[in-house]
Amino acid sequence: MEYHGQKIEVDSGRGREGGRGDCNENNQEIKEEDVVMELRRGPWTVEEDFTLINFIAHHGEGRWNSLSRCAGLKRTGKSCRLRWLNYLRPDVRRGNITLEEQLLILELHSRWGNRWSKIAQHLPGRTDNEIKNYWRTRVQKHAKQLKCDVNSKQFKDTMKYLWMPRLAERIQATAAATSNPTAASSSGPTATTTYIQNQEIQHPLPNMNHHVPEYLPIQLMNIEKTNSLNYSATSASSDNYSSDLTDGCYNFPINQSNNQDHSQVNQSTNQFCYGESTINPTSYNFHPGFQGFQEVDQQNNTQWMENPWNIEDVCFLQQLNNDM
DNA sequence: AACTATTGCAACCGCGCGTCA
DNA sequence: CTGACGCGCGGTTGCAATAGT
Repeated sequence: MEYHGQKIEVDSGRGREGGRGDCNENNQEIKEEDVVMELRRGPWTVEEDFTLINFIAHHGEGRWNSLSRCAGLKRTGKSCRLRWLNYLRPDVRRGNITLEEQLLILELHSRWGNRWSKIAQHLPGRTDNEIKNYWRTRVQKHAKQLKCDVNSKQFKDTMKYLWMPRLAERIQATAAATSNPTAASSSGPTATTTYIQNQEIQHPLPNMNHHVPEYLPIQLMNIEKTNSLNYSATSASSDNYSSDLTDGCYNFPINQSNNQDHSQVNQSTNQFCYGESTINPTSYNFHPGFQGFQEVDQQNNTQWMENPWNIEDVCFLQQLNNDM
């Protein structure tokens, strides 16, 4: 039997060939055999995993149906492909979605919607399935909690103007705390208490010195100006958010109507890339003097990751609803 | 401790597209 | 050109683990 032009041995002795590619038997026989073969379904066993890994290690990926048969796996090609791509592939990343990844997922989803595989291309080691699950279990859950349609403008605005800046802030703060641990305890009052444990109710208004929708109340915006935390505003008009992805600085937020695909996967560096720039929290253009959130400890950090929504979100949504 | 509800994720399903004979 | 096949994608389901009562 041949696979990818290589002679291989199939210990099952049932390696089938036919149809396209490496198979030689006629299609009718394949269908009959599929019925007789009793294809396995459900969870994969360790033996099956080992067989698949071993086979791909020796022969590489290829036509999955052929691969499945040649490897002696009683699985559909689809099942093998899914198992390999989502679980067995050596570069698959396990574990929690990081803050950076969360931010990237939100950003890319706001741009592309449920194009999970496309989004996954920008998160090295993450699979479309994992991202999809993250979105459905975390983001949609919170939308449901807020009694808000995940596709509604209110929810999207909340993500863009509240959650994503928060994530960027958290990433910045974490980076700052890592590079200068003593600063966290010595700094004065923070610009906002958004992420300081148990302080949300005292400061229920979101930070929005960055782009703000025109329909937000003036009162809210005036209060916002008292905050020292700044995001770069690239335009006075909230209708024309620029999306210049080629200047090395990703301006936030992206105009929803801009559906052009500026993304690229930097295969050589394996970095998150967007246009010609690598996405990182600093591309949200924080004010250099930003000192907020330095009081956040690791414990609170974790809590926020688990439940990024708080009373602010409700206030924010209500504000949007009232104004629309 | 026992039961129920909820959550998270692996796996499956169906559809659409590309390729090939 | 056309039909069969393989593949990839997004949506959905099933179930084990965990939380809540």
